[in-house]
Amino acid sequence: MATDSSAPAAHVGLRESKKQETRQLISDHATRLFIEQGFERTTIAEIAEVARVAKKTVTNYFARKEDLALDHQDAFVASLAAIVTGREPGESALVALRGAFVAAAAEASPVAGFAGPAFSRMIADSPTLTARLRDLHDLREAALAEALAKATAAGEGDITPRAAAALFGAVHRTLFQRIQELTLAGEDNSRIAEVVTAEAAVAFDLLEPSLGDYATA
Amino acid sequence: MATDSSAPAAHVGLRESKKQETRQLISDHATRLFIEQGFERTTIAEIAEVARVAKKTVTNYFARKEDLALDHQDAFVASLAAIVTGREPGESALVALRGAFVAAAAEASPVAGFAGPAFSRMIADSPTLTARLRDLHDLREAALAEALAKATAAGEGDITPRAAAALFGAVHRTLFQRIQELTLAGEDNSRIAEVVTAEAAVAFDLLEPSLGDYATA
DNA sequence: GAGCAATCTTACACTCGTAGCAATTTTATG
DNA sequence: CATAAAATTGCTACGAGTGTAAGATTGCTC
Repeated sequence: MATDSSAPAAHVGLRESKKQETRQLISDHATRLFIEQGFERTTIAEIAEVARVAKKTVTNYFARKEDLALDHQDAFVASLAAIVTGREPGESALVALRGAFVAAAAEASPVAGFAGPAFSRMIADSPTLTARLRDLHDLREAALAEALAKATAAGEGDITPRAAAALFGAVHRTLFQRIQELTLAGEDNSRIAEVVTAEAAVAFDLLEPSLGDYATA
Repeated sequence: MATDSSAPAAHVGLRESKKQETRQLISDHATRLFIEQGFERTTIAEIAEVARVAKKTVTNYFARKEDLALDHQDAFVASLAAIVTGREPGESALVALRGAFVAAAAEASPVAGFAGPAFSRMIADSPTLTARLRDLHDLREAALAEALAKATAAGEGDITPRAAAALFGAVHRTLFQRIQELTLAGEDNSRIAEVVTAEAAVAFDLLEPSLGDYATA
């Protein structure tokens, strides 16, 4: 999602803009088919057909089939690390992460796990997508560990940042999964936000005595 | 791993024993080839060839290729839950899990992550196996959550057991990965045990103020 | 604006994992 | 020994993913 803002009004280029269009075209058709008939039951050949491009073009743009369904992967992976890096002076990592989650829940952010019933159903029904989501949670945790190591100036051999990242990551992942569950249960977003905000309070309170002061800016 | 003990000294059966042999034969050849040439570069057809069975027989015994490499999956998944379920009266979940990890490290248990350099290299070099290992960590956490829910008689809607399981699971997973890293770095098992025992102390101490009394039997 | 170079798209062929099915062989039992 | 049950096998097929080379499109330069 992070577009290059270093070239303000520069040459967009016909080739480049066509590439974007083609990519979007494929992605749109893919998402539609995935939601209509499920991820596993939709083939890449079928996507290529409705998008009227070669099958190879699809796999050129999207290395893995999962990439056709899951968007904004980079933003998701970087989210927790960014929250810690951008926290207010005097604010601890826990307070920043807690506040960010509550805010994300309030605005039903996809990064927190809000995806709508159809999309959530698609993910839940597909082992492949579920596994990929785990991957992303793991990458997110690794990025957070690095951010915490930098923020606390921890030594190379210190596992504290990794352990802390694992704990924070575990809480965020659990809450993410809860949002998915509640979405599949048919709750609407405001109700979900209400529930998970309360659950977030429980989970973060649990960590408070352990990590309340960790990585205070 | 749980064999049927309802037939004590009964007919082992030629058919049954041959099945075990065939399964072991395939598994042995597979493991050897995986370590020699890597997981991804070894095909199922090749394994079938050296084991002198049909390719279909291999896939009959092992539903996924990963199952040919990763053994004792059930034991791994059940390990943390079993520790909590079998803890001493008066012992908290944290104390039990902490003690079990230290003991596992001392005896270089595969369940904790000790696998030898060649095997660890095989896993690290294969995205497929790494992903599968994540799967198993996740299943293990889910089993632990259930054990904790039962142990604390938590209500259906209470996320505390899940959050706690996520935290304990995060610590065990982090230490597991550390053991893998140290193995790949060429350290011997006693040295690894020394290092991770110290790191376990840090990690579990971190959780102590939060979960020190949680799920005390 | 013509031509050349870079790059995107496409068709084709191929490997590999995985699944279904029917035939054949092997084991168990009456 | 005959018959049922189960394991093994060969065959076929599908889908994801990759390599390659030809064809089409865009960008750039003279």
